[in-house]
Amino acid sequence: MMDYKQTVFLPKTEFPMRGGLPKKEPEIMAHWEKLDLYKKLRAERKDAPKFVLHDGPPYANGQLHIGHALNKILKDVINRSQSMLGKNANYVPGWDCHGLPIEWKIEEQYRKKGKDKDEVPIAEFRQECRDFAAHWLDVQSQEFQRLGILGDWENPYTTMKFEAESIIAAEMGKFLMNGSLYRGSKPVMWSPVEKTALAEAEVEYADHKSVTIFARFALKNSPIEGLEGAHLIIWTTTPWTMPGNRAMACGADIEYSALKITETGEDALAKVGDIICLADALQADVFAQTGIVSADIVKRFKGAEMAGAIAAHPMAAEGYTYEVPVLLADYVTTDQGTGFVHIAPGHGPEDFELAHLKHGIEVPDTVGEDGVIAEHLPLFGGMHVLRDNARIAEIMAEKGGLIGIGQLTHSYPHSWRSHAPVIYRNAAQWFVSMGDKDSQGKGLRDTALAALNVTDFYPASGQNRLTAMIANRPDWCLSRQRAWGVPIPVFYHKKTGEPLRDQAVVDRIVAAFAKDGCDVWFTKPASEFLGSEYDEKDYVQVKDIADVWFDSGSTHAFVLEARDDLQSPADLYLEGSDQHRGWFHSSLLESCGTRGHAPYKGVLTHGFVLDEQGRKMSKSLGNVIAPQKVIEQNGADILRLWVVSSDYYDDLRIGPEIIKRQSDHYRRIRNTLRYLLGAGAGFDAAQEGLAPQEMPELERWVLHRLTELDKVVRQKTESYDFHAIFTQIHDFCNGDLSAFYFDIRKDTLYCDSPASIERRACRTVMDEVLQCLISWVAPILCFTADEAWMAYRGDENDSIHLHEYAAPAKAWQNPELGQKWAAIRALRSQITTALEAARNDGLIGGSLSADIRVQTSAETAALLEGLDLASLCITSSAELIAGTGETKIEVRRADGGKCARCWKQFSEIPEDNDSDICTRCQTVVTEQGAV
RNA sequence: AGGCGCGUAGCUCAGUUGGUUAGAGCGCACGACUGAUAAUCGUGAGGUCGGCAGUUCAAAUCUGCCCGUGCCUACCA
Repeated sequence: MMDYKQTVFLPKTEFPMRGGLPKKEPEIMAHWEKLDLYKKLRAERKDAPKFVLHDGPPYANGQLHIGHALNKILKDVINRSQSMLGKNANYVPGWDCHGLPIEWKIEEQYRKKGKDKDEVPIAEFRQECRDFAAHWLDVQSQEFQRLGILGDWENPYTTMKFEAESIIAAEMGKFLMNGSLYRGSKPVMWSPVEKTALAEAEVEYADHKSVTIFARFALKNSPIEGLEGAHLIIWTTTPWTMPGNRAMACGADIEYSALKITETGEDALAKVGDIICLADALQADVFAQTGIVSADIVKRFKGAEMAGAIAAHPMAAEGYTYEVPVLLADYVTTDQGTGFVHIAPGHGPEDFELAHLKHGIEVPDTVGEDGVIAEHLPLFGGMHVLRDNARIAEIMAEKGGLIGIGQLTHSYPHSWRSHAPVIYRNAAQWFVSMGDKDSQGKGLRDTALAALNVTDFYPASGQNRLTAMIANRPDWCLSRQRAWGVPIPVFYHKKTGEPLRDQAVVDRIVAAFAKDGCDVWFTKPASEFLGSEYDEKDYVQVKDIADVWFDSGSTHAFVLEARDDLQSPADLYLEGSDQHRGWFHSSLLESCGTRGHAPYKGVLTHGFVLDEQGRKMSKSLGNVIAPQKVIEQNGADILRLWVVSSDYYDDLRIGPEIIKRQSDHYRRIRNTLRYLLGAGAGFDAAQEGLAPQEMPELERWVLHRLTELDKVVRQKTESYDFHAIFTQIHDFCNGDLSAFYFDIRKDTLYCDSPASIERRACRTVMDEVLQCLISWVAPILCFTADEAWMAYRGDENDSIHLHEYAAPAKAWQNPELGQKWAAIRALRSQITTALEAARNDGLIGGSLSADIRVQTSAETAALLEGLDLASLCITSSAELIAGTGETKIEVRRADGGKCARCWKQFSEIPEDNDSDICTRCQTVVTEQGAV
């Protein structure tokens, strides 16, 4: 008996079914390196229109997490897909290198070695920070590249390159020269332990036990009659702020009473006969805490009536002699306290705003950098704000200033590094004005808001979010009292306090930074920058460094504008949605303040990565998914697939099951590629290819589908909607190809003569499909696509990433055919259901053992004219009867025996015969044998 | 506590201006094939569309409240 398997044209390919990605991907990376893919692509697209996705710099201080992976993969998919559109999508990755976290790491190392940071020369300290950043930058670069991210890894940007530092300084110079950089002061979060101001992001909240006091302020001048001798009572958890008290606040609509104490407990500080004023809602509470047993109401009043009253500081007799006005504030509540809020303008943003900004009350300096109360202050001078609150309370009680002392455990800000409590402290700071008071009419805020109006947001809601933030934010405080960063390159006059605005000085500073880095600010004498026109004795050199958000906010200046291979504004900034407050925000302000427009045309935000249950990832929950591990076990392409199969505008989830699902999707696409590669083995378009008009209708339908998908892919690429692209490609592979077209054409492909029109048409179409498919998935499955491309073309000097999306001919479009075949498939689906029923009845096994008789409406029957229903349904035979009414399908066992080559049944072949073959196969076998 | 989002089958997602029994793919179950074979094909079971209350002839879709959840702020005397 002849083995006809040898005569069947089965798919043949080297492209393995299993990806083995963890091993394969590094090989493909090596191929790219050998090709010098990045540079080659740049050279080839030199004259193409640019597409600039500007990289928001990650912070160089640790290994990558899944959020980094999401971010960079999305950027890469966008860049590669724009490149597939023919653009020059040059991607320059960058890193944010300055800032507290790195600084702190170095300090930590010092502490371990028992060294004191303050004893290390600043230049040396900064060098260590620089080395630390360089190390992590390198680690992250390797990890990013392993994700398949294509970019200028040899020459990335960093905020700590000398050129960057000098341009950052130059940018600050612009704010200096245009008058919007000013010296002010404000209460800032201050860590007495680290002797530095902290950014709000550098603060975390934890429980803290505070000494609380109820302090009494003698009413000196009251708008309300009959309150002679009364005291207003405040409650505070920070007794150390009492020397800084300059006012108190009450709520306009809150009900208060003056109460004459009639009875007190044994240890009460209050005395019988005292008259105290409190909010009614808090009376019981205060009595309980201060040991007051009972009191008579002397007077009732509303907060509004008390406004304008003048009280005396509880320690007035000891030297705190200033007046304490009573102000109205809408933030006063009766949740706790007394209904009167003590206001220390130097020790709280709300206090500052109310007392200083709104009422012009001077802000005293009462606390030093180390948290020690100024020596010259009576009673409390030299005491520490964190350690001596109990003493402060005792002294005040002794002097008759209190009616109660207590304790409270509450949530309190702590330094995120030292975990020590922090305080608000007034400090001199440099600000960029949001321009509300700008004489030129249009301030920075207005410019920025206008710029947002002409920016595209993906998703659209980002516009609202950023707009609201810009509209409400206060002036930008640029100062950081730190060491690792770009110094604010400013001198101000010792006597007038006026900053020196001289472009020549700025230029000298910028030039010096460019040459030797901004360390020179700390190592060279001021005279070098001031030049001969100014005497350094007259000026103070600012030693603050700039907020790191200013560094990254200036990347458009030192990257986009500085590099010839990029341009500004960028087409797109893309980051996590937290960057509304961060990079999108600071970049916008920096650019609007210096150039009058945004540095981006579009802003795309993605969500955060959560676990499978939608919880945030945390070490304690044990639900952290490390990208390194996914790559190691599944491959980077799986991670890339995960990104595009998620709705990345919203939060994304990842976990074992989700990764499993992605692997399933991957296998489907990979197998489709493999089948196409195998089916098309040895295909030569010039010899074998056919023109569409010579093809069967089914082939022309597939070509039509390619034009439809092509349209979707291009449109969705423009709108960065890869989820839609992936879904459609997957469904195409799954539904149109594997379950339909491939299945039907197996017979043609395996058994028909290579010279037959049918087989040639099929192979021609499959070749087109393959080219489309590889190019469509290339931005997403960047490794697998190239692996397939290699298997297809076999050219070691090529890569799919050097090509554009395949371009199906416009002429292939045929919507009528699309509709017609949709109807045919609906009928086919009815038939497969009927076949399944017959199979379950044991009537048939494979569909080739069936013969079907389909009675259907004349309309439906007309659709099948000229088509072979049996081959469409993969049965051995079929009869179509044009009738009326509902479709009826009859399934019978096909007559005759099975052709030993094509496995179809024929009545001419005797049953139980396993060697005969059908006429078609006979012809083909003979023909092949003759060759 | 405030601002901006999200909540549709086990998983990832579609559901256009409110309009017939809410869709797809994966997974799952069952079956077929053994010439895509750690593949491939078929059939099927899964959803009170987060909850409640409204508007409407009609709501996954509009409104309000609530619950859960994410980011960003504020967590204060």
